[in-house]
Amino acid sequence: MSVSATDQKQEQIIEAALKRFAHFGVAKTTMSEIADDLSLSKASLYYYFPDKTALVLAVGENILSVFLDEQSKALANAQSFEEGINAIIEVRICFGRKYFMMHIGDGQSDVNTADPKFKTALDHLKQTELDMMAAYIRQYQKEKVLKDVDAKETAEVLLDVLVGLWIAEIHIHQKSFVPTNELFERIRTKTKRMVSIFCDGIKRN
Amino acid sequence: MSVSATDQKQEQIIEAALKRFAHFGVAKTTMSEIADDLSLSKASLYYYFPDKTALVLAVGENILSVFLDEQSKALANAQSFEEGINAIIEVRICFGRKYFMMHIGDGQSDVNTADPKFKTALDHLKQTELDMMAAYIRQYQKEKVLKDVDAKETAEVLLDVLVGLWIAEIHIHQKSFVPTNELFERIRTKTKRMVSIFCDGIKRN
DNA sequence: CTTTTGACTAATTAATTTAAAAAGTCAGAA
DNA sequence: TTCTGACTTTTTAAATTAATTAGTCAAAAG
Repeated sequence: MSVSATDQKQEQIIEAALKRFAHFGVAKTTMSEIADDLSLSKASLYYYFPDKTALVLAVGENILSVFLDEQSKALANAQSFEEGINAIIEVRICFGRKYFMMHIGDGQSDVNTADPKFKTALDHLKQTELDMMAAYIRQYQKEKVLKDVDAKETAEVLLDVLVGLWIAEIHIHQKSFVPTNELFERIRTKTKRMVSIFCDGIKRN
Repeated sequence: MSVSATDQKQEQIIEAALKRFAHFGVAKTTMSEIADDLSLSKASLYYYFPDKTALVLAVGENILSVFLDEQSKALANAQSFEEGINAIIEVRICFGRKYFMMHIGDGQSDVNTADPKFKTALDHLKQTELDMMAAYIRQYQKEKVLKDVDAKETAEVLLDVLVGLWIAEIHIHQKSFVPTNELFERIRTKTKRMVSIFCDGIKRN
């Protein structure tokens, strides 16, 4: 089936919105600005998306889909268990750099991030990551590289710790709104150290 | 040297302030309330403490000192490496429950938490915890229980992860201002799972 | 019939002012 | 030396107003 003109236009809008969101954040981006970027009237935007929340959601789902894809590829191309985990970390840091601003302004945002649709999208992300990681662990268990620990539970712990180091670093060392290079470097260093020990913990002797 | 009357009074004030701070948080506690609790005038409080920040700092240092002490004891009484780590986790959760509210209201607090004195106190806490943990690791390295990994670096990673799991859980699952029981249970579960793998990672085969 | 728009209203957010509360001071009493 | 009531100053909260932005719609354009 061919892509309809409407779908194409929607994609253009998402692309334009993404640029603004990534740079200024959702709250600091108005629908008029996005429309202007496309030499369109604001009313036209509302022809393609019922409201701002829907647009933000579409942009978010777009990002998450690529995010999952790249993580999946990172694991698939790895030559060893630990290499795969480290590759995933690089993907995550790369996305963190690119889309950090999107998350900023949660507190006084104009778009309702408490909307169940956002929760659903994030739940789906988390679940998919979990399945992906659990499958990856099982793969290396079959090859007798890893101990026969519970794959799902282990994947859960690993992802929890990955998120934990990330959020803690932001929470503690983040003063300004724009993230510094050192922030991401610290996250990378701490995460890799942790992963090294973690992998030793589940590898067969 | 004996304890002066002034020191004694200061201790009473700290004790009364602690009760309010732990329950309502620093921002929601007024100097007048603390004074009233002690059947004292507000002006008298200011005789013993130059300003609210000084009082908060004194209370904080009090808590941190006990916190460090209990963690130290937990390690000292442990019968095995992992038991010590798990005991420390219990101490941390216990303190988290007790003093969670103190930290609430960072954003619109009336007391200047950016004051370098607070930073110093927290830096000292972190450094002492680090030294304590590194020494604990070295102890079990001598007994050939643990691998000869870099003790300081390993201690750093472990503490980072402990903090990370804690902050992430609060950041993600905390809606209301008063923390729920389940919050702490989740932190405990996740942390213990992680610790189990982590210990396996640094234990000798 | 699909897409676009300018001109509109409704809802949010930001800025300004005003009122209340809490921090902090001080002369003098106990 | 320790304590207090009455005071001033500073901060925070509430209320008001102004400005911006989200969202609508009838009608035009293709």
